[in-house]
Amino acid sequence: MDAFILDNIALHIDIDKDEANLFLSLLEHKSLKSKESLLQQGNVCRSINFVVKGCLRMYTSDENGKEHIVMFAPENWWCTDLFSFHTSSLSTHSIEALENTVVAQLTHQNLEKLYIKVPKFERFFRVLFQNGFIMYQNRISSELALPTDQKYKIFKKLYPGLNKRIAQKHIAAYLGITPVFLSMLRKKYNDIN
Amino acid sequence: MDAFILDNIALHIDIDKDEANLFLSLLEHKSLKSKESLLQQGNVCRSINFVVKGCLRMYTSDENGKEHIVMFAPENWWCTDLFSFHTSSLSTHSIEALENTVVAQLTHQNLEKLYIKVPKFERFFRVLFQNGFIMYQNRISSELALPTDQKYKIFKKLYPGLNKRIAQKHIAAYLGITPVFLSMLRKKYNDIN
DNA sequence: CGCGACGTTGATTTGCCTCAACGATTGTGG
DNA sequence: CCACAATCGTTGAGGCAAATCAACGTCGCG
Repeated sequence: MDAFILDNIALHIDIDKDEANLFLSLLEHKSLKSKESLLQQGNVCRSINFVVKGCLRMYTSDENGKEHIVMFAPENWWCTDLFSFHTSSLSTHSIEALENTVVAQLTHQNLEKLYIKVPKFERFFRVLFQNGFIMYQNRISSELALPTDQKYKIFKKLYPGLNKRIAQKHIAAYLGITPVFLSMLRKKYNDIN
Repeated sequence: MDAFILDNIALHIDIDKDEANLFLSLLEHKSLKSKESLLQQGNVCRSINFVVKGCLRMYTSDENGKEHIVMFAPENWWCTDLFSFHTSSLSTHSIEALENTVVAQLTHQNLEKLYIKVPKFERFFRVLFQNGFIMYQNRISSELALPTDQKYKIFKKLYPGLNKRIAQKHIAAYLGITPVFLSMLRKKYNDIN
């Protein structure tokens, strides 16, 4: 289980055995059943979450109670409401499991400890946030410039296979359309995958 | 002029005089006239840009030639196509001055030098990208969940005063609506600011 | 096996777009 | 510094993409 997250770290920095053990000691593992909540809109987000197994969705509910998905986090993804996490303000997002899911969690306190004891992790999270920044920059770009069917294609490329794992209504909530309209699109383009 | 960017650095890390001088020596300054281009879609983005004075817009053109603005960068903002910058791939964004503008530029090479010589800058850019990540996360969230008039309000809060400095058509291109429709909105809500 | 959630399909509505014409503002050269 | 051109903003008419509403078929879980 720990191997997954150490591999993820190794993508961006090299750490030795002691550093790895320190890092692992700062993690807390948590198992969630499908549909179980990890964070509720209006609470403070207390952890950065790494998905070991399963899949999360992060979403906001609008004034009509409709849900809009900001990101999915299948295996090897990180997921948090970073603003709430960093400022201890009330979260505008909820995070929930779409399948039975196992996450490794890093609290704010433990992250600060980590930065101090192993400054290399500044670099790791610099690269992580940088990649997240790039992902969102591209998402906004395509959100504004592309028609819905192309956004759907990008979704499938960004989250390979997720298409078949999760409910259509969640894909619709990610794309910013209704399940009804996604159904029509899929029919129109004879989409099977 | 250097004071602006040093103040910006000081928001997140403390550096001494030598480090400041090293940092400044790695910067290149550039002046742009209004409407002049800093990056063209299809070229490689070679620098991270800090706006000392004036205002930039970063945008993509879609297949019909319509422009969609991903972000504005008035004074004290940083602006780059981070994906192109980091991977030396062709940029999907253009960057252009909306006013006569002065930027301080950091090339990829110089940034890497900086990380090596003053590792504290890992932290600075970690926090910078973190804030950018948060900004985009919130933008996507409101893009999906909020009606247009509320997105307009958020724009005004995020970029105080920019409303009066730039053309309406650029605000429309940021909000993802047509100038015609923004005009109707402003009338409907008796919007002056 | 039965119930509830999900997906599909069709009819109707709506938010925003396009097109076009007209006023306002900006900026540039004489 | 004014005049005129070019760009920008406004307003109205008509159109389209996607939403809503509703009814029905289907799937998965207890």
